[in-house]
Amino acid sequence: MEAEDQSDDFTYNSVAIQSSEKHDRVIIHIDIDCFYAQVEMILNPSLRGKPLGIKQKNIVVTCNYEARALGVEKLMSIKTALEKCPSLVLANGEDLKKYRDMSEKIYQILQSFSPFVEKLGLDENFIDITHKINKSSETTTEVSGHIFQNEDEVCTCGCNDRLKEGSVIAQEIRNQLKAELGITTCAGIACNKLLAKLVGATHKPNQQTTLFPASSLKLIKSLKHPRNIPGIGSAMNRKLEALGIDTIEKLQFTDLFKLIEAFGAKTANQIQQLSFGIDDSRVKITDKPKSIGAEDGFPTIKTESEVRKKLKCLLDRVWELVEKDGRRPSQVKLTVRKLHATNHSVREARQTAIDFMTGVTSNVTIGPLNENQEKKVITTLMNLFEKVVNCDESWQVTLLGISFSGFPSGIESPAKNSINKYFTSSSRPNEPLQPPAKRSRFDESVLQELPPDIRQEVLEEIQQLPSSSTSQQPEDFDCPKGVDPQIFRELPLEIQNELLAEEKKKKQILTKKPNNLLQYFRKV
DNA sequence: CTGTGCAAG
DNA sequence: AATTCTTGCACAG
Repeated sequence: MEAEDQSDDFTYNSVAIQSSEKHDRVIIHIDIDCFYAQVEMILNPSLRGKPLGIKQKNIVVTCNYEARALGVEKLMSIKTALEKCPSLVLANGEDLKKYRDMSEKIYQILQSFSPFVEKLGLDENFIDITHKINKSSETTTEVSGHIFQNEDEVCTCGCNDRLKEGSVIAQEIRNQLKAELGITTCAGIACNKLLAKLVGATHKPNQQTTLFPASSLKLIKSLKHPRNIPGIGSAMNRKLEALGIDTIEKLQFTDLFKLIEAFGAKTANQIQQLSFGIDDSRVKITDKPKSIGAEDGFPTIKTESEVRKKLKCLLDRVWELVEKDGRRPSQVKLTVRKLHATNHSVREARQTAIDFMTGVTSNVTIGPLNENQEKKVITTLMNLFEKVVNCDESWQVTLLGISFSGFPSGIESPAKNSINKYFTSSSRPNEPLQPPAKRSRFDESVLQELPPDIRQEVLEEIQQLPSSSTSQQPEDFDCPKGVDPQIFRELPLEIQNELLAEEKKKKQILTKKPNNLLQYFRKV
């Protein structure tokens, strides 16, 4: 009987794929309602009740619900927005400072519920609250908020009860955000990030929705088009359409080999999994940024002296952010968008090391750039610039950007991530560059409060971090011992790609016998 | 290590 | 699709 089960699992059908689905986490996705507009209304309450649009350059980047009711849409041009809605009030949203500040406050509150918070942009966060769920839930908690199309199908793994508890916690989180910051939010509660995000969007302003796994496929199929799956962007969508894949179902049942040819094994697997609502990616704790940059677009500039001027201006802006961050970068990158031939603009970037030590006294803190440093950076930048444009010929540049990176890692070698800060606390000035400005986003007290089993989880996270070069490596512990049901997917990606290569030139390889694995995976 | 491409909000 | 601007990750040479 075991043998029979195995052979079934070799086939690529929904059963085999779904068998890899797990419900062992409770993830909340929190999305601030029309974030910029809410911030503006909080800062200036007289705007409440009026249709409000936030403008950047020539467009309304977002607007409140009053404006939406009157026909204003996101990313609409100012002109048409005002035509549609002459009473529209506009606030300038080009300076992101106030939004960054609010985003940080939100993050702090979320962190008080769980250390596992991942920021997505300024207005979205994932929170893994699995560890806060009562293992022995005697209590028959009721769901707080909406349920997505409940079919009363109960999963034997007990996830429904955990999700119910999760919905109560989500409600608490949202209540606190409202009470302390005056901000309304939407939340989605589900077993993975994908589903949490999608289900949260099903009831829009100021509500929350829970998804029980029995309804996962309904939710994902309700998206209709693959492009609507987070993780599938415009480029992937083009390739999918070229393959004739324009529905979720087609993506689900397209031969994996076909997808691998187009996307490579990793992406192919990932998007097909996503099409079934499966997403094993972890909530990755948001740490300090890995790069800090700024860029500016403009009609067109043609001379080096104009470039130099723009760069100085940009450098001032970026350096302000770098100073606030407190860490010293070791790399600079210059981004250039140039107008090529007819209408077609192309972005290119060049990166190089920078040395701040020359002519600087303090090597502990960073402050404003002195004249020497500024000149040096600008020179470096201009050298990079000459790598992207041939200054003998004429050129047109429509965007310039500067980005700093290569910040010192949290601890000596490979683990440059967040969690270390639980352990490298206040008492250790051993870091080469200890910013006086800001302490880490994590209190070690948080860790100490954690029950022992949670600390265990934290330790597991640490294991996962140094392997950042090869990304996720989830759930090794409870993999079936004898035979794994998801054979192909679990194989190292190189092997998967190899299998594809084999198929292409199979005649040659077949003679090589020993690693002709392909036969095992062919459909019958 | 460097550069490109893709995705996200 | 790209508008705008910013960040992060995967991949390849």
